[in-house]
Amino acid sequence: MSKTKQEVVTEFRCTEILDAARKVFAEKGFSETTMDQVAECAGIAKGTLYLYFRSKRDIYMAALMEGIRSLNNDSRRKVEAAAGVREKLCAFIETRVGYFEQHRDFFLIYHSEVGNLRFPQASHDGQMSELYLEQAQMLEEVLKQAAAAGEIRELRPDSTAFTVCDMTRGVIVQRLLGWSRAELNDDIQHLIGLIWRGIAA
Amino acid sequence: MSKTKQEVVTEFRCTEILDAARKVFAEKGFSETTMDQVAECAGIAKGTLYLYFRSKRDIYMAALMEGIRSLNNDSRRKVEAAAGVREKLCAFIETRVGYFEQHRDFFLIYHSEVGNLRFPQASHDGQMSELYLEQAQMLEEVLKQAAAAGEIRELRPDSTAFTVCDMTRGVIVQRLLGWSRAELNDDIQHLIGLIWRGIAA
DNA sequence: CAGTAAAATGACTGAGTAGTCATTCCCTTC
DNA sequence: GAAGGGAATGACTACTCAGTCATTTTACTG
Repeated sequence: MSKTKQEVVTEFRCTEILDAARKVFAEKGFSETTMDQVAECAGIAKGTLYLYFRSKRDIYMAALMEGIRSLNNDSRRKVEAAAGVREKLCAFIETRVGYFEQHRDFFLIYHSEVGNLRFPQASHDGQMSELYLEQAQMLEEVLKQAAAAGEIRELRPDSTAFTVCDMTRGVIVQRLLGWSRAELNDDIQHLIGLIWRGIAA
Repeated sequence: MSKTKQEVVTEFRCTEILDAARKVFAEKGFSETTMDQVAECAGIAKGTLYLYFRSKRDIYMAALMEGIRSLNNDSRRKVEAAAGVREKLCAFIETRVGYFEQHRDFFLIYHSEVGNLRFPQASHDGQMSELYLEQAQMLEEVLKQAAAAGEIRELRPDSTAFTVCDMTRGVIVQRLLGWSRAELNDDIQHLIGLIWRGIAA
């Protein structure tokens, strides 16, 4: 009972810290962010951060990984729920673009980490790559089955899957940097149109 | 005469420094690289770096910008030289993928900086965004003219241009991270196939 | 409402490093 | 080959900041 309560408090503190962390890391990047800033943003003292997390990198990775897991779960659920291939593809893109739009702080961290995928040490022994690959592979499966069923043409599903992920991320970047003034839905539909013609049988 | 000689020496030193900088920055990223490492890699003392560049960031940006300018020039020349729309598109992609493959150190810096485009202060007042946009706009022009001539379907040329840039970059990432074992040319042709069907009339 | 334990605090420390500058080196010139 | 001057050096400084821990605050209990 009291254990449960303690767990709730701990979870609350962690969430609080990770939310603050996402905000400041998104704004300044990993290196330019200080623990004092994270603490201030979370409304707690610096020492308290170390009661819940081992190090600065730990907080950063936790904020990143939690976001990716949540995103991947959403994506998987929506893709599985969708009926046809085109619908699955739409679900994948719409879910991800939507999620990124809703969690811009997370997206900024995610995006900058994609730029650092080559540093396994910085990414917690490649956990980041793993989760990144996970999504691409889910999409790859969809493409493979679609190709087998003749719904799309024969192409390299692995490379195509990565490319679709890149394009999806690119749309958000365009929007966040103010390079697109279209409605979110127009951007999404434009992208899907491009991809579908690209892969259709 | 002696002036010219001095200029040659200075240029040589700068090149030497920027090459070393690209190597170490590509390996460790900006923050994790020390000036001592750059100096050691260039085979000179740390103090010497400051005879040719104002600061660490200066060296980094110089290494980055020089690469982008060179890449953009190559791209423009090849695109202008190409005859039809499809050829121009191919020229764009082939040139860039080729350049990145030839200059992997530069690519890694470039790629990680794309992940930081949102920090204008870190990117020399947005020079980076400027050069990034420059290329996308060149491609946009090609797409606009092609659409006007009916060679490709009507779509948003701005968004499409960005997307093509993203896909091109994505191919290199796949290769550098060992996610593609195909021949370079197969990767390029696969990508062009995808794009061309996506935009063809 | 005292007593106790757990949680929170923030001043402090030690490591790391960007940038400086007094000194040394080397090349040119006469 | 000596003098002069510009280029190179690297020990040093000044500063930042992640992480610690002695002290204080809060929360619970009987």
